[in-house]
Amino acid sequence: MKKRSTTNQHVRTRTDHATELAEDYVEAIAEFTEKSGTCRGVDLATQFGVTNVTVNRMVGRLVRDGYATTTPYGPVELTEKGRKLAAQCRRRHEIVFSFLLCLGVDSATAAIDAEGIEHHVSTDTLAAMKAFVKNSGGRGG
Amino acid sequence: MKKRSTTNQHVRTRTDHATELAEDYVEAIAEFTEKSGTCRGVDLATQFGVTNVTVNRMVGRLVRDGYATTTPYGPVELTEKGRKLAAQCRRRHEIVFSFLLCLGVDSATAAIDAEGIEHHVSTDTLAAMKAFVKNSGGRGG
DNA sequence: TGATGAAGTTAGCACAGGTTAACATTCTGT
DNA sequence: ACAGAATGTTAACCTGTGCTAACTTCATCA
Repeated sequence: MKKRSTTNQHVRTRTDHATELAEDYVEAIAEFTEKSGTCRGVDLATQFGVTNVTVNRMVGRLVRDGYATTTPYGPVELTEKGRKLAAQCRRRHEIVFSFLLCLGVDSATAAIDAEGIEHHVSTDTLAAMKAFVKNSGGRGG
Repeated sequence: MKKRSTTNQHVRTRTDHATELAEDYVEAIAEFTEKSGTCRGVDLATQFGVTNVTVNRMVGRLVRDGYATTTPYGPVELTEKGRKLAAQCRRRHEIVFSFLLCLGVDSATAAIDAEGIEHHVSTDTLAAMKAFVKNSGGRGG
């Protein structure tokens, strides 16, 4: 096995971390908006177990990066870019979760691990997982 | 499927991040020590693509947390605790990497994804991956 | 032995993500 | 309408992880 050039990967891992939370927030905003019509800061604070201050700043980052819009004291809404990301994250999450179930991991563990793993799965690996789920007869999907 | 309490998981994800880098460093220190007899700060800086300043602080954290020892201007050495963690991380990394290969992911992608995924794999999932590799005839190990 | 370059350290900065405390706004119910 | 609760905002702080600049120590070799 060829020794991989680890440097770039670690840089990648680092920058990945920067987007993980954004993905989680975008996903959560999409869910709340679907479920309740709107998404409030307090919803996100509860969801992530952080204070509303943290949510406030995170939402600010999402707005800055073009994933969401908001108004003072108003709800948070996803932009087109945000909705796309949310949909993509959800698909990916579903695949990873189903895949773990197919692999024989129990549901509770699969849920936890999927949360951590999903952000680090490349398109290729995701495709391989998807194929595996399909060949397993679609269990867990 | 029971709806999981997402809050705790996000807290877990957060604290996970704090230990990921420590794991990577400990692994790297173990490798350099094996390969070269000692591990110097500059080795780690090169490995991770960061400055020696960053390495210095990270090593300080490892020392603080009982994973390593060092002396001013001297090499970094792992404690028993550090060696254990390194061994565990390496085993886990090998399993995840082999697993991805078995899944049909190409070697380069598997290497990248394994780096990201390995820190988020529970004991259960790791066991499932191991079993899968075994059943696949041990390809990629 | 002492100059030079490599390696390590320290100080000070930035950004992300978390906190509490204090204040502002909005909503709700009497 | 207004009091009080719920929610949102701002200021100020901590830690982790990066950085540059400036300095110290070490190791090597003429």
